[in-house]
Amino acid sequence: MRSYHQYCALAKALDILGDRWTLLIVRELLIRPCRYGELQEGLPGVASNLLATRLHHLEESAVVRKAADGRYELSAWGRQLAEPVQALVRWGAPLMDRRGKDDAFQGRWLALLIELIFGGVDAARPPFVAEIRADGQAVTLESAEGRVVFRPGAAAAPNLVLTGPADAVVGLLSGRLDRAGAQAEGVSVLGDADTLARLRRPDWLSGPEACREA
Amino acid sequence: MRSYHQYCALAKALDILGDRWTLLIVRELLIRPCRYGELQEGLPGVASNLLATRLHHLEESAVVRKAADGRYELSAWGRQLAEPVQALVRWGAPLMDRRGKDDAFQGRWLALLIELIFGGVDAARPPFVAEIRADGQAVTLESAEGRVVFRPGAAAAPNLVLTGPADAVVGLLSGRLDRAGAQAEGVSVLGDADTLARLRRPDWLSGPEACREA
DNA sequence: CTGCATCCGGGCCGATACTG
DNA sequence: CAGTATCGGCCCGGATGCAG
Repeated sequence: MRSYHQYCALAKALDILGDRWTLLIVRELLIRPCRYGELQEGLPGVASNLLATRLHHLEESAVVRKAADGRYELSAWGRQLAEPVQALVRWGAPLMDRRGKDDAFQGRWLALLIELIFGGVDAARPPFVAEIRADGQAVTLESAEGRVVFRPGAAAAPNLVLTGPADAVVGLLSGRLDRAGAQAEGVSVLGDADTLARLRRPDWLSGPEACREA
Repeated sequence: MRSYHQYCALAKALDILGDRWTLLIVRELLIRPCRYGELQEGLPGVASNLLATRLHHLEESAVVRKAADGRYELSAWGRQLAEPVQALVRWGAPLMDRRGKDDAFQGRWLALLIELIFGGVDAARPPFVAEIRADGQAVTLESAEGRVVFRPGAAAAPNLVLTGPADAVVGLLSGRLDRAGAQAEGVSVLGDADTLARLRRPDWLSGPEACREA
């Protein structure tokens, strides 16, 4: 990308990150180190040459490094992008209330949203295991010792299993939909859905408070 | 911009913000509401048609609104971009250690960096007024009641006046350079430079700790 | 099969001219 | 002052090729 040639930290950051696809590559690498092919899977629609070019730029910029096993991974500096990316996810979260009909979805993308809604440590959180099958892709959300962690794949002994279309499941996770509302949108709720709400961050707001207007 | 067509909050946010120049327009509007011409000043190099197109998109997306006086301003949702933008500024701050020879500079861009370095409330902060003349553009940094505020323009009765090239002044503000180092880079220091350091946030790190490598 | 490089059509970007 | 119009060029998107 052409540099903005501005002596401003935001412009400098965007000189590195502002190209199309670049921040989505970072998203994938924040979730886990990736092979080239895994990145292609995780970035539906990216052109092969663009992916290669972006990765080279990110390597030159010391954001991404190629590990010994051939995987791409973030450098220490690159991992610090977790904050700005999470902030963008928080800002964009209200946009998740409607899913475009052509929108692709991957279960692991829930990792960012779950970190946003259930992040932090809170000793008052009860232990809990939820299995989430959004668009048929299973991921697990496990609360233990006050902390909620995300894992890909199914759970062994879940207290709750949510199955349904991704947007309805996200609505239930975020609190935009209640149990009845989510079921009306095609979510099957098996087990203890009430405890899930108690796991949310106290400062997590959804609905109209997260004003998208005015 | 073409949508990424991904049901992911980051992708949705970038569908709105990902175009070239868009986040820099938001930067200007975070600093103050702007007329079209002021935006052009604040965004050296932007093509007029692009600026108009971006503003229209941002209005459609309910991020920007045109006020009664003809100025453009952020909506409530748009103002919430302060967090992701500040996070990007924090991430990009290490890149401010070197200034490209063609880099433009505007005094008001220091507002974001100053908010980063001196933000928050800390009752232990002494009252203080610093006038900063970076590249000949005067801005004022005033500490009062534990809070540091940024204002454009010169100060009436400053405790400290820093004059010099923008990169050296930024080096001194951020702590990357000490008084002697900054003077070696052409900064003239008039008054109490030591108190300035006591105004910084305790969690503000500069130098090698803000790792850009490894 | 994975991990890219090459090629080409189309759309976005950049610079400037122009208008109300 | 506040945009709109225009055009060349570069970046992006999609398909294909190819080497380890």
